[in-house]
Amino acid sequence: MQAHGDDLTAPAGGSAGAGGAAPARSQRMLPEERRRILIEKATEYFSEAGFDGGTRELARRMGITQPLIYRYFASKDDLVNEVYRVVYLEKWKDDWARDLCRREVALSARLLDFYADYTATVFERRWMRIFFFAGLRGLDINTRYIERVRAQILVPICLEARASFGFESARPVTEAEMALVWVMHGAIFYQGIRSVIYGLPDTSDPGHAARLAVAAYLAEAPRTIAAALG
Amino acid sequence: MQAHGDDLTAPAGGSAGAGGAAPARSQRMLPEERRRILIEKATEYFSEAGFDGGTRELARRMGITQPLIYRYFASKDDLVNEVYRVVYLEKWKDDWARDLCRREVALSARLLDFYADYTATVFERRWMRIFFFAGLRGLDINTRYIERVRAQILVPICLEARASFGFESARPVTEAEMALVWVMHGAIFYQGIRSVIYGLPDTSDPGHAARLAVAAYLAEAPRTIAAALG
DNA sequence: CGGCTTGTTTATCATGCGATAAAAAGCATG
DNA sequence: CATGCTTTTTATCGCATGATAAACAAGCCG
Repeated sequence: MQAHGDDLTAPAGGSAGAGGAAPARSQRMLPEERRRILIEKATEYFSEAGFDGGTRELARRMGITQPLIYRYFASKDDLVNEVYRVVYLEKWKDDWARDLCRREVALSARLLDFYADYTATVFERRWMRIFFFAGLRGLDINTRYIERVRAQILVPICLEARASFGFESARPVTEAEMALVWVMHGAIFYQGIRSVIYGLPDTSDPGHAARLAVAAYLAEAPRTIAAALG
Repeated sequence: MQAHGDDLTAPAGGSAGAGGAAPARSQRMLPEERRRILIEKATEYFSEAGFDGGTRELARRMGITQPLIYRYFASKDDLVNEVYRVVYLEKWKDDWARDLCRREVALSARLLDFYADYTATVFERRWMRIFFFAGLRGLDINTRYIERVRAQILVPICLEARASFGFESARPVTEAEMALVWVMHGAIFYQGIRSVIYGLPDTSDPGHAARLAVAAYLAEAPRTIAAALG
C-alpha cells in the first residue's frame, strides 16, 4: 500500500552523521516484557489487518525488526494462536455464570446486569473483529467459544427462567427454549456487530437494546416454557 | 498446501502419447460465457478463502490457467469488485420495500413474509461470508448496503408500524423507533450468522426466530411510538 | 579492561503472489 | 490449404512474504 522502504535505504551508515531520522535501535527488554508487548501489538494489528497481515508491518509498528518476532514465537501461526488464546480465554469472566444464578435477585435484573458487563467486554473493536476473523476461518477455538456461551450462559438462563416462573424441572432444556434465548442474545449481540463491524455510528445506547430484548424474552418465556414442559 | 505442480512437469509433450492424466486444455468459450463463469467461481472461491485467496488457485478450480483471468479483468481488484457488485446488488429485490407497504395486509403478515423471503436470500453461505469479509475490510459497498437496508426496509417498517397502530404522522422516525426495529432485525439476522458464520448446525427453524422477533416488535411498538410522537 | 551471555539487527533464502509479453492453439473465412 | 482473428497457454518479471543464520551490541561479572 504505502512506501515504507525509504527509512531503510541507508543500511550501513555507521556513524551516520546526517542522523536524526535514523530508526534508532529499539530498547533492550526483558523477554517477558517484550513478549507481552508483542502479543498486545499483534492483537491490535491483526484485529485491523486480519491474520494475513505481514510480520514486517507488525514489527515496524512495534519499532523492532521483523526477525526478532521469531525469537519469541516459532512461527507466525504460533503468534496468531497466542492472540486467539488471549482474546478468547483471558476476557471470559466466571462471574457471569455465577451471578446469573443468584436467585435472591430478580431475573430481569440479573439479565440486565450480565448483558451490561458482557457487552462492555465484547463490544470492543479488537475483540469483535478478531472474533469474526476467526469465525470466517472456521477455527475451532471460535466454535468452542460459542459452545461455552451456550453451555455456561444460555442454558443457565433457560433454567433460571423456569425457576423464575415456577416451572422448576430437571428435564433438559428444549430446543424451543434455546431458540427463544438465542433470539434475545442475538438481538443484543447484533447491536455490537452493527456498531463495530459495520462501523456505523452507534447512536443508540446498547443498554436500551438489552432492555428491550430482555423484556421481550421474559414476556414470551412463560408461554414457551409451559409448552416445553407441558 | 498441496502439490499442484506435478501436472505441469511435462510441458511440451507434443502429441503426448502417454496421455490420459494430462490437464486437458480448457474448452474455448465465448467471452461472455467465460466471464460469467469466472465471476461465479470467483464468488464461490473468495467466499471461502477470503479476498486474499490467490488467482492461481481460483484458475486451478476453474480448469484454466491463471493469466487467462487477466484477459477478462484488468486486475484482481476488478474481479473482486465485480463479485461484490453481483452479490450486493443483484440479490436485492425491490419487491421487499413495495410489499412492506401493502396496507391491505396485516403488518405482522407483511413482516413475516418479508423476513421469510429475505432470510431465504441472505442466509446462504456465499452471501453471508462475502458480506462479512467485506464488512471487516470496511468497504463502503458494505456500508452502503446497510444504509439501503435502513432506508428502504427499516424506516418503512417504522412508518407502517405507526400507521398500523393509528399514529399516522409525517414526523421523521425517531432514534427510539429505529432502535426497536434494529432489535427485531438483529434478532433475526443473528440466527443466520449463527448457522452460517459460526457453522453451527441450525437446529432451529429461522421462521421460528422471525415469529418471536416480529411478535416482540409489534408488542413493544405502540409504547415506543406513543412516547416518540407524544 | 576482557570475556560471556543474550537481546537485536543485517543479510539472505525460498516461495508464492499479481501481472505482463510472447508463443501456441482453435476456428471461421477466402 | 493459407490467412487472420481470438482464446488460451507458456514463460517470466518484480515484489512481498515467512523464515533462518550470522553478525552486532548492550549489559554483567571477573
